[in-house]
Amino acid sequence: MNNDHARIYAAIAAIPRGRVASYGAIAARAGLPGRARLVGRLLGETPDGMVLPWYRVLRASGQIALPPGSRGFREQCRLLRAEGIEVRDGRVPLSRFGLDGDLDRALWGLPDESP
DNA sequence: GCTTTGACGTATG
DNA sequence: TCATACGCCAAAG
Repeated sequence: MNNDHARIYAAIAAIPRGRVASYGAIAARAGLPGRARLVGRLLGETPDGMVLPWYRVLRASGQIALPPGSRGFREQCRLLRAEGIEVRDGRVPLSRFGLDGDLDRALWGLPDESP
């Protein structure tokens, strides 16, 4: 477990309940812009015992990244809906549940990264 | 070492 | 909305 991984896990864990974030947003929040794939790969490697709201991570389009119909796909739909997030055709309307822009900063609390 | 393979993203048409 | 192209880079073989 290196530092990048730790920051990514932290970013995922920071997604508020009832909201979702994209892989790219997670990577950026972890200080790794442009490395969305790393986030995806990490989730794929995440052990079963790991407690993380992995299901709150979606593609930038709002689509669930897992293969439709797969076990994980159904599980993700179930967990998302359990939080009141609307899932239709394997997709979530980011316009209402996504973290972006001001809401992003408000919820994740990063005014301007003042060093 | 080199190549392939992704739970991805942005740009373009 | 769909397709294609390109960028990204850690593992697996």
